[in-house]
Amino acid sequence: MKVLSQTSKYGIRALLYMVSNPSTGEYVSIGEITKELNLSFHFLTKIFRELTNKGILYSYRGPSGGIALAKPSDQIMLIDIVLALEGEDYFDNCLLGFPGCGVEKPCPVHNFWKGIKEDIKSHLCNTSLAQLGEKILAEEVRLFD
Amino acid sequence: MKVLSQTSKYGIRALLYMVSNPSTGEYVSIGEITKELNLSFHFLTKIFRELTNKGILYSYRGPSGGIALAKPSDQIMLIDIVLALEGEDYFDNCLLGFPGCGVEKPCPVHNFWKGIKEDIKSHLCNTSLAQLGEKILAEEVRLFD
DNA sequence: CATATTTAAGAGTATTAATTCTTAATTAAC
DNA sequence: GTTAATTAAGAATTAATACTCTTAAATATG
Ligand code: SF4
Ligand code: SF4
Repeated sequence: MKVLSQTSKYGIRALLYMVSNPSTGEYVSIGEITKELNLSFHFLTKIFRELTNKGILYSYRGPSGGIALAKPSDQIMLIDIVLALEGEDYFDNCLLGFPGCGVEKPCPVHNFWKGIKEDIKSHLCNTSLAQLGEKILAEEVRLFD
Repeated sequence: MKVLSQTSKYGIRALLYMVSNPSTGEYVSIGEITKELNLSFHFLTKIFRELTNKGILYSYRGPSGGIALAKPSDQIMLIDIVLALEGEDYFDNCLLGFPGCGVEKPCPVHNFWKGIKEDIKSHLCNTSLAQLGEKILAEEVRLFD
């Protein structure tokens, strides 16, 4: 069951690393993150470029540069990251892939699927990076393997 | 959000066509189904071969041959089809793709994700082809576009 | 200014999923 | 037995995703 692409998974994990490691400087380098989380530097750079273009991150080039959250972590919701990386049409999908749906009668699994999607959406809308970062700092949950 | 592969989507739609079209003969030909649902004949043939190998369908070659449900439609649950086509490890996934999970502390989104997976699983376990077929026959829902 | 550090941009490659194609085997009917 | 209808098996192709690599641009520091 693939709900998130690798791109989103890596993006979220990297952001969670950032909020759970209150660093000294303003910017944290992508190299540090990929080293700590054992991700591909070039891949994460590409992912973060997208988040920078979408206004979720700031970036700064040069020594002691890196990336930083564009907003306080309690104002960045998981949904922002997912929609930025998966596309705004992320929830416009059909469980059974019926063509041209939503117009006439629903398909046999619509009610079920609609409910599940709403559950996922509302959770992503109501969960901030700050909330998850706190859980990591409190060591209730883990971020590494 | 890709929860089911095209394989599963086509497989389920084709089986729903079968249960909602009580045909005269014992076997229904794959060609008829793909013509009605506008699917690729060769692709559906491959999908049904898998379901035949897994014991969900019977097949019979030659004129007036085709495929048939191996069990009454009220005994075939959606979960049977999904696990047959997506693999038995379909639910062994992690929303954030953490490596080697489930051993120590959970990741920050585990509780949420676990709940969603259970909702999906229980619904797939409790929904039979017969139930959905009835809804189609009652014209409450649609099967075509 | 020279150098080192860091992100930006996008081309290139590899892997996986999806689809199509080819050939063979089975069976019914004439 | 010949033909037509049908599934079986799997190779071959295409498309999408995931990942890597190369080059350029920006910036700090000495
Ligand atoms: S009715 Fe709902 S679940 Fe079914 S195909 Fe349409 S949008 Fe998807
Ligand atoms: S804790 Fe749960 S959701 Fe998170 S990575 Fe592990 S299995 Fe997946």
